[in-house]
Amino acid sequence: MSLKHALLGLLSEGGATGYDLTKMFELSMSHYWHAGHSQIYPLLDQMEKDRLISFEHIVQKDKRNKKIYRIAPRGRATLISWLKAPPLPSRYKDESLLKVRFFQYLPLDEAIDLLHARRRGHQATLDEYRKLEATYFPGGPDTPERKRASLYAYFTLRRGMMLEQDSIRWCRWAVSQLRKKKARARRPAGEPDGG
Amino acid sequence: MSLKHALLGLLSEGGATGYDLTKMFELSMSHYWHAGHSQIYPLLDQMEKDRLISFEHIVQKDKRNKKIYRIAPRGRATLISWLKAPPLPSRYKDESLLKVRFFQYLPLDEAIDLLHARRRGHQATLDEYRKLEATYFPGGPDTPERKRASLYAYFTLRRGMMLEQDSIRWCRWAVSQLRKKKARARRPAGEPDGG
DNA sequence: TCAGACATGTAATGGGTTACATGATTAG
DNA sequence: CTAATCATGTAACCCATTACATGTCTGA
Repeated sequence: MSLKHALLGLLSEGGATGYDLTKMFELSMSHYWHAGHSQIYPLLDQMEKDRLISFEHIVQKDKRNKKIYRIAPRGRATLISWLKAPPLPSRYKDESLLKVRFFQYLPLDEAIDLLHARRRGHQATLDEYRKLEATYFPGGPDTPERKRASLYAYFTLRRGMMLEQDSIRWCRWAVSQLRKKKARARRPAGEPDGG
Repeated sequence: MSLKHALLGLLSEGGATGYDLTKMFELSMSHYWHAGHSQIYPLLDQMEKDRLISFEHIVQKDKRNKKIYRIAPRGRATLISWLKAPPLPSRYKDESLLKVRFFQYLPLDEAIDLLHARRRGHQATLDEYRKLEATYFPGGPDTPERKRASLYAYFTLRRGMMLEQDSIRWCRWAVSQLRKKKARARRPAGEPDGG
């Protein structure tokens, strides 16, 4: 149950509400983890009962009340032993690559269009990451900022950027392959490429 | 529910047993989809009731009986409309990258060791993929083989290979960053790099 | 004779998504 | 006045994992 460990890790960096934690997944962790608030609130509740974390109830008259969670000693120990544990077999799910596997059941032009759309999507995500980089890590990892914003958070952001760049490269390559196929289809059976 | 669509796609390519389908996920689709037999058998059963697929019961006296599933017209239509549908927001989960996010809670040398281990893991996976490529796609996509083994299956394999290569590159980069950090730690506060 | 591939199923549990439900403050 | 942000929760359902359960054939 890695969501538990993700929450422990985030709470190690400072107190946060369930709402804050939900935002963190959305804003900076979306390329390697996802969780919605309906999953987070009940789990925080349970983790508090298990004494992995504690909370402070902030009662406010003008605003809605909130709970600030903090990591407890047991939680720290749980986090460290998870970090050191051997990795589980990875079970990635990438629905959009799964679709590509079966593009043979679409007309060639439609397949090319979908790959272009993919490439644009990856480009947009990459642009988002570049904004995050410029905001939180100006000048790369070798700035005074690295003391506040974790070097490792920067590592995972860089991984996300590389992933998008690589996806873009792959889309271009795949499209070029399909164009060759299309050219072959226009010039049928045995006729050589060069004339 | 994309497992359903994955099964429809695989059955479009020819009849298969639940066992065959389970193997296909293991052998050639593990970097973008995963499913175990305990998920596949009940789903095939349900899909048959929904008339997306049909099956032929093969009764054997010497071996265990088996069911060969085939795609039905309704299944083909379902597959095509899924392929054309706009992609859902992707929800990747990468536990091992999640761990990296919190490596700040491990000693530096341990973090470096874990990144080395990761790199070796990716190298091993890449080697597996290269074997698959040599077996099923000798000479790349421009061989007569492409008529039998789908060009798109080759595309997804290439994506897997690029992914592993990129992961290896990232591991090396991350390790080099940590070595710099280590060097700085040995030579503390304000003292310049060169002398 | 023992491991591994072939072959199919179920049950219990755990994890995740969608929808329902509420309500204040702030900026446009 | 309206949308977005802050803020917390529950319920129903769906999807996925682990473990239980069985049995044959083939090759080392």
